Amino acid sequence: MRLSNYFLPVLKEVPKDAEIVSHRLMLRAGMIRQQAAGLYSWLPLGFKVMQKVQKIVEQEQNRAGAIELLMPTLQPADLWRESGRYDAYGKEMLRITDRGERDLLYGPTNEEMITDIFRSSIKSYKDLPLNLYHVQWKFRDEVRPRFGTMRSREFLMKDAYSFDLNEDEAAKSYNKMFVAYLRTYYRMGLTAIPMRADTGPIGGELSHEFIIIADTGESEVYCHSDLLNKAIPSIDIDYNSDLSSIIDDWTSLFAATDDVADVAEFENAVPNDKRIKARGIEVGQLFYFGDKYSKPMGATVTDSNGKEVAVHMGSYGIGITRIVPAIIEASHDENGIIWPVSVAPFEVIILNLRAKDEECSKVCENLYSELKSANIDVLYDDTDQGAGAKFATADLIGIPFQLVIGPRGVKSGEAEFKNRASGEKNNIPLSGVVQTIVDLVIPQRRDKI
RNA sequence: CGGGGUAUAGCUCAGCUUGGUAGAGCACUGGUUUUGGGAACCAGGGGUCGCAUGUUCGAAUCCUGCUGCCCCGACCA
Repeated sequence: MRLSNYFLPVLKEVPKDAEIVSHRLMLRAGMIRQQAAGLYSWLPLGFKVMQKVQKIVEQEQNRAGAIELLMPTLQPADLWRESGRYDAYGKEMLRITDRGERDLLYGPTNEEMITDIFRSSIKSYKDLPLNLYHVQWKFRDEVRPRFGTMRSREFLMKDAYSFDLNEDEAAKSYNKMFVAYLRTYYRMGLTAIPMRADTGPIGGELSHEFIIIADTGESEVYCHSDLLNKAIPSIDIDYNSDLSSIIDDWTSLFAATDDVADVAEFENAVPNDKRIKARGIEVGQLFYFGDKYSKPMGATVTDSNGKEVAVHMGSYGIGITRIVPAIIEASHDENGIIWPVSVAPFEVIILNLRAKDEECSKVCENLYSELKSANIDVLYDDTDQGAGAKFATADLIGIPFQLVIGPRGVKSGEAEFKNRASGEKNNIPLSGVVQTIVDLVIPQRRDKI
């Protein structure tokens, strides 16, 4: 993409409403624009990141055996009356009446609807297990939306729903999602720790929240520091094998959010030098809730004995639009965002310091087309801004690798290469640029590990 | 939902106390000179001062009501 043909409205000044760093940087980098309290447009740069995040989530869900579908944003109230949640959910749920005076709602979550889909088609235990998911916009009319897209009213969420014959089988489904989540966050460059959590209005018996440690987190968490460095299951993990040893390994160390954490137990279980008490951002949550929805809504199958039983369900959410600011909270410096390659809006940026100079432009054009041919996602700053402005913008929008082309380098046949994360700069011969980039970028995509 | 704040150009803000032709910086347009860490100069364009009502010869400024947005708290699969 040529910057001169792109839409990247960066801001030099900090918008006054933005309190936390990710919100400020998303506004300044031209990723989002607020339309009303808790409602945001995603501008091209932000949208591109969001789509990369979504794609990783989908790949890992598919790998774990979940099947993607798409449910509507609007739902009939009657479904929610069946589960009893139409009245229970409160004012957070946006209720709508259509022209026929029918009661609708903008879905805050989809347990009822997926249960309806399930019960209309699945009648036999032979069709289990089943895990269906979608990525769809949700609306929760938060009393106080804040922190940009971290807590917005409208947000994009991946929600998966598992159906099993009994509790043991349901635990296997739960474990698959547990492993898939570990891999999902890892691929995005995030260190997310699974913690015991409260089940809240979704209800149920078993739940884990995946938490990123960050000062701006909204909840207090307690955990064992060894969890920060644990190995992540690799791409060739067999989801049909017994995953319980992996889950046991992760859950044997203390990790809990403050609404369920027993501080005395924490201090008893974790040695002093391993204790982490910190703020955390919730980037996903797993629930097992048994027959909470299947029973009232009649989602049953016939088991091998010919007996009709309510299925055991779980649900598994990842807030796509929350992950984007969460990554920024975890990865930035005073100059701007530092994107992990796997979710970066572009992998490389070429800075043409003299767009009006024929030699400079020729070198840049060549690199640009070679990098595109090598399947590298490249942004070419071909604008005629000053060098300082270009450096500042490149740092702000956080492209992992910068190639600086100016008269100096053109004369000596070199490009200046800068690693955004480390700040390290070195000159490399123009002939070796593409290979250097390819060798760096491909592994950091984390799509083969 | 309780408490506090705020609303003037695309952004950050001044002007309001004490009513009298709507301002600055950045951004934008044209031009000249520049060019390796947010260039300089010259000339321009851009505003129902959140909305409504009242007071007044005259309201961005004073009164009243409403709305939006932000912060703190409670809430938050």
